Amino acid sequence: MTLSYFEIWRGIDNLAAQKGLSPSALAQKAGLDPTSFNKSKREGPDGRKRWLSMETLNKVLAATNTSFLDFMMLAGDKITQPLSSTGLPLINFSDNQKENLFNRNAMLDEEQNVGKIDFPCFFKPGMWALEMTTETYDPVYPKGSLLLIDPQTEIRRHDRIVVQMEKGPMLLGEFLGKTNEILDLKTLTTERTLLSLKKAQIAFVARILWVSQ
Amino acid sequence: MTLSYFEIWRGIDNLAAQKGLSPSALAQKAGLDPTSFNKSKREGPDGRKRWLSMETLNKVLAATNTSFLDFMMLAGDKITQPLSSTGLPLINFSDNQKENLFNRNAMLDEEQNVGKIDFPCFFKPGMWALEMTTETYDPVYPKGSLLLIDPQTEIRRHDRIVVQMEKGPMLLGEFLGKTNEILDLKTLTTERTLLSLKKAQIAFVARILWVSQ
DNA sequence: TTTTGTATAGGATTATTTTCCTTTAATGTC
DNA sequence: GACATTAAAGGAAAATAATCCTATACAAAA
Repeated sequence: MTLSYFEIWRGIDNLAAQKGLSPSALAQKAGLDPTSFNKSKREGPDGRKRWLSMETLNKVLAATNTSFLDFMMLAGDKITQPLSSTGLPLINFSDNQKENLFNRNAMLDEEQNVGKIDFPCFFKPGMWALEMTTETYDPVYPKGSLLLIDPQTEIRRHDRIVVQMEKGPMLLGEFLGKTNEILDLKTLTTERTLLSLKKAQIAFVARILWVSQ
Repeated sequence: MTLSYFEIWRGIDNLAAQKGLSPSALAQKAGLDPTSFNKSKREGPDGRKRWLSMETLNKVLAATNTSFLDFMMLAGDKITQPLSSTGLPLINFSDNQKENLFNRNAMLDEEQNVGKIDFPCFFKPGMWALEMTTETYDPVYPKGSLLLIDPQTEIRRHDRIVVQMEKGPMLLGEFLGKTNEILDLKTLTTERTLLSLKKAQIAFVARILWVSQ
């Protein structure tokens, strides 16, 4: 992902909005002239686009305690972006040739022509982490592991979800389905208990995306 | 992390080196004047530092198929950086008050004063992904899930690891310990089989860091 | 050693961005 | 509605970045 002209200005506008400022006030906060970010100054009379210098952007980010990465998130129209153009090598567990792909140190030989996936990275609004502090969900979610929870991802059958009851426990399990009033869940405890939960008693449901080991 | 003057120029130099180019050749590749990135032009005669415009940097990154994030990695003096100054909210599973922290949509209320962790993001040399294509390791590593493997992380007791045999299968399990000749592993199949593997028959061992759900 | 091409220093010029300034528009308070 | 303040449009001037050009240095090939 590069930062295009449009994205830069979107980032500026979104950053100002996030801080509850106008573009004019944001510029001032950064020690710049208040007219710096006027929409009227983003293109010249000849249509030539005005970019920003890295120095100017640096001043803005420093004044608002915003990292470059935060800025990129604000600038992008998609939150989840690949981290690297080169991606992450992907190995198939059932590939009978896979032992030939590695050297002695479990490092993939660079010349190997394997598939790639985008680096998984987690820049989603509202995302939070859940630290397991019980052995109830060993070995699937061992004590001490971190679960990354996304409240906004759509939930489909067989997805793993966290369910917070209005009164009572938080449950972790596999989503089996739902009706108007009931949510069916197979817990990920050792017992794999099947539960039918009344939606009226559920505070929220969210998708589990990743688990640390 | 903001991008300081020094980091920008370090990023340019490191990017050129990565692509096997001189700064001069990199500028040319980006359609800029070959003298653009001369060290002699990074400061004026009065000592005034010369920054780059976002437009120029954009041209360089586009010409070398480099993402902004890649550039930031090259610009920084550390490979692993926190990804956001604000971090990821961390919730404790056993916290009896946790249901009060969320709104109806499983989103954390912003005013809540909860702990934070660095965004877990994975930009480590040598890292690769393993896609599960068998049900042998359900429900811990369900079919279709991705395992993120780091060949360089130190392995301690109870860490989850992938073991590739010289001849034979890849095994996934919990590291129990080792002697000079033997590695003890508790597999993460349903049976939780205990294995004592001869090191001489092991091609490699690597740490499992994260699992998708 | 000579030749050729690239890399780099450095000055002058041009183009672009930022600042300064003025005016108009929008918003909030009394 | 009147007034004050901020926001935004827009022009001119100043500052900065990029380009053009020349010369020197360096590296590789013949």
